[in-house]
Amino acid sequence: MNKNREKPIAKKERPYVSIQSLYRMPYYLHYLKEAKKKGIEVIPATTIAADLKLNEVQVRKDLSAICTTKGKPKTGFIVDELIKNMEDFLGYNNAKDAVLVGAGSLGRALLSYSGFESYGLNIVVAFDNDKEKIGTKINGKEVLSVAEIENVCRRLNIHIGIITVPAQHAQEVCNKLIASGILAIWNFAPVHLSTPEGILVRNENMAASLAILSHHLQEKLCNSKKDLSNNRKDRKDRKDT
Amino acid sequence: MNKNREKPIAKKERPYVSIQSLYRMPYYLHYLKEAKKKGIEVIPATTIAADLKLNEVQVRKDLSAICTTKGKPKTGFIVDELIKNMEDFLGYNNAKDAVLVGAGSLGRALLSYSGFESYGLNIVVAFDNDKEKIGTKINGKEVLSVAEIENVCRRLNIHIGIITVPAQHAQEVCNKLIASGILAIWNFAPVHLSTPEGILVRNENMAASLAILSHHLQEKLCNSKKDLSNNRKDRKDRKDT
DNA sequence: TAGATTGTTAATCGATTAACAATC
DNA sequence: TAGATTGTTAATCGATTAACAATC
Repeated sequence: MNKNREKPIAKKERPYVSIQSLYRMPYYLHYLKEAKKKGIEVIPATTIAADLKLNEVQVRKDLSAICTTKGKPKTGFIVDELIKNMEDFLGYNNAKDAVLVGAGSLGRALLSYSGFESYGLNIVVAFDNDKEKIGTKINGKEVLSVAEIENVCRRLNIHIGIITVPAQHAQEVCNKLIASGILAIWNFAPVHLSTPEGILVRNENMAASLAILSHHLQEKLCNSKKDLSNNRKDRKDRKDT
Repeated sequence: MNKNREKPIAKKERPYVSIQSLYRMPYYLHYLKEAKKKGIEVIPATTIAADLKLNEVQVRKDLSAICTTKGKPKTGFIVDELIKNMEDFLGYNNAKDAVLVGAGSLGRALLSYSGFESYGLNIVVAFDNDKEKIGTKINGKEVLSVAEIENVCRRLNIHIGIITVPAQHAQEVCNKLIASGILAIWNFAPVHLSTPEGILVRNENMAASLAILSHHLQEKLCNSKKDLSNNRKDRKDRKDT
């Protein structure tokens, strides 16, 4: 590899990966694991693209962003390598501890959900300010007073916070979490959170998703009614990712 | 309004609203309802933008897309009007019935979650193929055999399906739902679903959201380690929506 | 009136997709 | 070798943002 002489130390800079690309990663990962199960050892990006209904250039770009070894023309990528690289990239290999604030209906639901572990997320403890709830356990996880947030987060060195409180308390809780050393927030409250730079907020807004479904349905039903009485004009519908 | 003479019948065509814009609607709606509670009757788009940390042109565009009456320069929009228009647009006013398939951990969680009603979603019944579960009730909702899907959906005229089965069964369930007249699918399984045109699939991929959080945290913690030993180069972090 | 706010047209930005040379 | 597949550069597309005239 004489060509590389000019920049000998320049270790491959990790390229910027957009949120959209990041969002696609778990789909690749799942797909690859399935492929592995079937005994497939090498796979071309073109096949992945076809199966996942994605553009093939996009897949190649996504893969090349996280893959330490290059794909081989004519054959493709090594499945095991890809899985390993992707898990490293996503940080699934070092399990992440998290706290959850708001042990209401949705909070309980998430605490009871057993699916997070396989992605390396471990909800350690929950907080609430309802005296009835404090001291109880949900799915084996203690519910503590919100007054304990900073204390616990600092002591256990936790950096992920999940917010499932009602909208009107979300910002306040958010501030408290940030003051406790939380760096990434998974916000289920249907409000915008103001945060200082460097804190990532991922909004999981059920209301917003529902709005998208609901709106589509409304259009759909309304149009079909029109179609019945009127002439039908074909309209391409767009699916989102 | 003589200017309008040229196209007299052309009723205001409902403009195309992007998924992103649609996603912002519930944030506006919540904000507006809060404003109303405080007794605010008229509000300028600029204020909304500032509070929600959005670009003001974006807000004006979003509002003008759904609002039947124009905003008034110098004063703004009528809060009540906006709320009404938005609820109509999102279809919150005519409650939507839905079925849920997969009464596992996540499915139970959603069935028990009481927050959907306020957005007009009503999960009527659940399906599973586990004999242990069939016949039981979760939060007052019956669990039926998956064999009943078509039967029930047709009879109750239901058009929204929620998929909370394990990834490997998601496509199969999806096909079944579509065959039963479902038009909009809320997919919680971490896989891509292939659907015919005209069916909307909204993916709520917890794994993918988690990946985004997880990756950010990894970068963050890794960088801060570097910063300690190394010189610190400021890096602007980007928040997602 | 002056100035805040509106709606719209044009510029910018970022992500996706197309085109294509390089490689096994 | 021929052809499938790769990685990359350029073109396209859509959404966001800036600029600005119109309005109350």
